[in-house]
Amino acid sequence: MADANVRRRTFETVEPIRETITTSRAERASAVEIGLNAAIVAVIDNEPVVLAVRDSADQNGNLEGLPFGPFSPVDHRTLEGGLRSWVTRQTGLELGYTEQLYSFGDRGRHAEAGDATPHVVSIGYLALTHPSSAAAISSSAWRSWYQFFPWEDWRKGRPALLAAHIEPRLKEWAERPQRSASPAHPLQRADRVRICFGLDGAAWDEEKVLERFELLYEAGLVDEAQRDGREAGAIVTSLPRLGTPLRFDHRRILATAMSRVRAKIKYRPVIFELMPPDFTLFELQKTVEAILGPHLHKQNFRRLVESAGLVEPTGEVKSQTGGRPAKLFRFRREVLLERPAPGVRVKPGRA
Amino acid sequence: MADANVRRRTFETVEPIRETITTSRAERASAVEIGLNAAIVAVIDNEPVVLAVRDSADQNGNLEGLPFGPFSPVDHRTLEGGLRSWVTRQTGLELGYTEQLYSFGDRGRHAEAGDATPHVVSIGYLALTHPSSAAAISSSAWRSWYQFFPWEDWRKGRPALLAAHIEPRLKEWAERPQRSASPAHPLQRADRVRICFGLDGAAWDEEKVLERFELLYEAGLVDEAQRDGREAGAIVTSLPRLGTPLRFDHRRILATAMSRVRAKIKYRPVIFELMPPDFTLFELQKTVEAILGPHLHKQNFRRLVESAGLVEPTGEVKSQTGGRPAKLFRFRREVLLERPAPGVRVKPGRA
DNA sequence: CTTATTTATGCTCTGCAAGAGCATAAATAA
DNA sequence: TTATTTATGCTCTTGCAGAGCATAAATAAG
Repeated sequence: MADANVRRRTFETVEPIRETITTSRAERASAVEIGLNAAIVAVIDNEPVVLAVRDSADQNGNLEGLPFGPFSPVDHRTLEGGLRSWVTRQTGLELGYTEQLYSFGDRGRHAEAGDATPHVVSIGYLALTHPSSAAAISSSAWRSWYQFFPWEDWRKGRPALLAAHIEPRLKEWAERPQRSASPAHPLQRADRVRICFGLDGAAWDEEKVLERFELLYEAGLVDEAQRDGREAGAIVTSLPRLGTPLRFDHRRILATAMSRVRAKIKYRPVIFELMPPDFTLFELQKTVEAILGPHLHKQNFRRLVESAGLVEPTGEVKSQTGGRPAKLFRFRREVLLERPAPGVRVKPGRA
Repeated sequence: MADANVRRRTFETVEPIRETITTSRAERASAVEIGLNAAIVAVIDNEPVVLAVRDSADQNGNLEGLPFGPFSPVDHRTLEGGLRSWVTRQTGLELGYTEQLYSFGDRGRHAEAGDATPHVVSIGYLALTHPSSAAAISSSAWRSWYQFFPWEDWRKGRPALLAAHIEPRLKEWAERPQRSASPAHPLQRADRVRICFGLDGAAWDEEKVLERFELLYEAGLVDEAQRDGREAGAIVTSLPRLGTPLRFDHRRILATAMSRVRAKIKYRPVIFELMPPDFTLFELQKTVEAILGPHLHKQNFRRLVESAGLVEPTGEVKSQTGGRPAKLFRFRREVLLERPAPGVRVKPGRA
């Protein structure tokens, strides 16, 4: 399991699948590979990070990607089991909290540059961890997730990138002639831009990470779009790239992971998966803020967390906080056995 | 597309997939079929229903199942597109609102009786529709979803089935000797039973449909468990079956769909996908209650829906309501363009 | 050693939204 | 007519979230 050397694999069909269904059309099942992909998230020094790996055999500009590998039903009894196995091999990490995100199968979105990989369905997973338990190996590295999505970084206010580059280009895209709204996207382009990016008085919803990325992809503003052979081109090429691209469809999977985490900490106590065993309430708050972005009201945050019974004092205190020593707390695991299994249901306050 | 005749299909590999990755272990990708499955939900006469199909070629006790078919990357550009294509062929229905639920890949859970189907990963989808737009064909039929999950039907109070059959058998199961908690299920059996089924003062959470079904499956209390060759057996066989089973893992997919719908109507306006264009507020409430179960406070429901701007009056009224005529409303589609895109965030009140 | 600064923590005030119920309007049924 | 049923408007209460004031107890500066 320690061998993380990812080399080339030969695809073998095992046996013809038992006949099940016939159709009158020429619809046939062809071989599909299932890719298992992990967005492994942690918070280090108040910075939300994700574990990225570099494929030593990769020739395509040496992009980084998420840990991943094909699902092998012979070796893996479950999808998640297969994922854990691949992650351990590639990063040395034993995953803790893990949940499935989504399965992506759009034709052409799993390509590498100039690649014609036939058919891969990517199943994305989110894993949360605390780096104390993480012994990442050399070919993997923690990267700030804002490196891939700079427009999501609102810790210092609205990113200038939005007004300077993204909004004008999206507006131009929205105004291009287009067919009527498709069933998958019932809204018009301009409305989608407004809602996703909080323009014209609409609020910025920090959970819409995936929707924003998909919009930028459709508009041809991220590198992956050009790699996949989508339109855009000319106008865009000379302008600065938006965020660091990842291999295959991994940036889309990471966007899904960010959306999920940002939504989930509000109604399930998953934030504690990112914390060490003991922590101060302010450290907890900083971790929440690292994930969500904006600043929270300190006193109200304390009240919320304590009154919900999410934590209990350890009895110890922590000095060196720069002021009065802070009480240390630990996660009250018993809340999982109690009624509504609450999260840290916070709303972002003003800065 | 009108041919819904589902016959037998020959599996063909199209071409060897380009080499991508090799591992040092004997881990190889073998052929995996991807099944696309649709839980198509509607509400007819205040009864929540799901579209079931009967496989004419099926010899296995002739169980019903959900509309489904294999993903064919040659024919289907996207997963959802493939799903729509299969559903239309099998049921004559053109899907409207559709969302992906989950991908299931556990070995052995896609079997039929005595079957050794190699490897199928099932991707479940939820679709919401209103039967006025539904021209279901003969091999398909709307079934109350409570037929498959009678313990979820709280419209007449707590189902007697729970105390009479389910709880004693689950308690027996929870007390059997077992290994320590697995990473996938960190809680002990007794705790999981208590939380999922609202025992010992815990509240019944109507969203935990999937968790409850999985618990019953693990405990060997649903037919699918025995079909898949799980333990249980002896004690159970003579007792009444719990709910009507479905083919393959379709009941699990339906459970996932119920969980998702019950959760989602609380924060997204998806309930209107189940309504005709015009409706009274009480009809809307009845539809919500059909999905969620318990009764809601009528006046507060009105206030909630109206003040959230979810509906607008059509100007018409509807008589024959059995009392004073009711104003007709329609869904205000504009809310999709507004700030928090609200659902019908209701909490179940007392009966 | 004293004072300023910083962080931790307790507490209050206010407004809104949800839960619950009363009361009236306007049909149908007897 | 009168009783019944459904529709709809309004009020009262409670709890919680947002916001801010005030004090405690450390560290940093002089």
